[in-house]
Amino acid sequence: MPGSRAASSRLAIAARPFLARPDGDGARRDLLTPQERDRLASIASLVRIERGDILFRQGAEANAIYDIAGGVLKSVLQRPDGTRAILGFFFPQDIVGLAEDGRYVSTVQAVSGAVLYRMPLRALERLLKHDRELDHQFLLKACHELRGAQLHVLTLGIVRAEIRVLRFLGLMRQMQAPEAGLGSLIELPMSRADIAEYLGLTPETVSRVFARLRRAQIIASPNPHLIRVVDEERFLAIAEDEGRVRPPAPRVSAAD
Amino acid sequence: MPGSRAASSRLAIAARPFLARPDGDGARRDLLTPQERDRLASIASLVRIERGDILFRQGAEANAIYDIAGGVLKSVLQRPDGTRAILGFFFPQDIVGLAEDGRYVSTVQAVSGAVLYRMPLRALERLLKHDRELDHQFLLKACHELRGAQLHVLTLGIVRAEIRVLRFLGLMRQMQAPEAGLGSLIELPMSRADIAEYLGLTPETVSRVFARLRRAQIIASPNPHLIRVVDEERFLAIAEDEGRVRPPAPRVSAAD
DNA sequence: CGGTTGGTTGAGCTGTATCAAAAGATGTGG
DNA sequence: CCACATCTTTTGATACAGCTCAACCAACCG
Repeated sequence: MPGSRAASSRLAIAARPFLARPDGDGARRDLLTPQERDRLASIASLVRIERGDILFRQGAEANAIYDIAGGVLKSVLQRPDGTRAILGFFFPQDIVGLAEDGRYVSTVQAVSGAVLYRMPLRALERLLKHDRELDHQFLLKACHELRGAQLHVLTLGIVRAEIRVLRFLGLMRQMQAPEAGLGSLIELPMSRADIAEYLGLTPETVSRVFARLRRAQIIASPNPHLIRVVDEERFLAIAEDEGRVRPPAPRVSAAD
Repeated sequence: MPGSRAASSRLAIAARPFLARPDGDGARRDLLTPQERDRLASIASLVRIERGDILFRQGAEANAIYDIAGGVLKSVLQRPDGTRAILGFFFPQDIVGLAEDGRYVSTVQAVSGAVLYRMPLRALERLLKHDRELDHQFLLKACHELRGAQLHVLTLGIVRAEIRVLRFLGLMRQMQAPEAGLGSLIELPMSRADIAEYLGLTPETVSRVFARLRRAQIIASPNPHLIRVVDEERFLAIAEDEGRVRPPAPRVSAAD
């Protein structure tokens, strides 16, 4: 019976880096290679879900992981009091389905219609047993995801809403144009409420920040789901230089 | 030459769960077993550091991981603007030294004097190659750490300072009394500033919250580094029930 | 004992949540 | 293709919580 190393199967797949800085270190570097993806495809079946559909729920028994072929998903965590936080957004070629002890750690829900490859854990487990390199890729993914969560923490530690939003925009841009890292068009498939839940703000505040940035000529947006960065310089200046709660240096001139 | 699977060595060690809820799922479940720890000890050397000393810096070349024998450390991340965020605190038996691409992802600094076992990555790598189970333990650790970061995000998404602080206290309690999960005495080896940096608040606010909780007879504290939970009920009530930005249900009675 | 560090307390200001409502988008069925 | 219902986004007015600046206190240490 092939269950002696069951612990291995309980584990866990993580995904998408969620790197933060455009000047960034390596971006989507450790996504799967096409070859690796092909090997995975051999055990996969296609799944199609609609906007708003839940792929799986936090705490449910994890018996598959999913490779996103198209669409955008979000990872949601419930608080004891019923409020929620969004941990991240996932794009095509990301892999979702992180589990711990056989249960999914978060709920994953479709932001837009989506198509995914479903890979049963049993089969995946068998595959990984014979493919150590692939196995290792998944570990790297978990670490990268961890790094992403840490950057998320970094953003949430910032007080000012403008900065949080700008960092979010930077992140979304990075997700969409991994190679360049720049490119002034940013698509936001998710709602203002989603952005608010990701940033720990209210939808109103998010909306107001966008309005302010628009008035300040830093961004432009033909519609709420499309942002164009007009003033790259100020965009970065605010996002990177101004997050302080306390000024980094007291600005006290030494001499006198 | 033993370098062909180098990628494996670049990786990564994570640590301490940082579980959040006392009703908790599994607490420190996947810490290393004593046997595993012994196997690791065979390649380890002892290191002693003082309060405030930096074990390693974010971005530095990672050539060892550390198993904490005694003391408390903190993991610090620098923002582009010079402010910092604390990602977590580490206690005895935790392992620190998460790296990505051969570089430490965060700075780790001693909160108190500490003693650690230093395990060079080269040796560890060799060891893990022949000890798949141990290897797997490290992966589980990474996943658990990820989960911890997600819970941190959850806490930072809460607006009210009281709740953040109470959740922090709950976390610290959990770290100190993993079996029980309860026990009204909580030690806080770190400074108010550290707590503030972990929670995304200012030291003043943290201090004020403690004062308020003291006045409200929810906690008592003989000195700033020792907290006693007096009113467990309200402690939990505030920590768990009141995180909302918006009320979870509009409180509109259905009938009429 | 001054000096230093960490913690507490106070007064005022700013920014975000909240409550409320209007304006835009989106989708459906006629 | 339009009219209607619904949902999302935006805008406005107000209240309150946490940040800022500043002083003060306690403990620790040379």
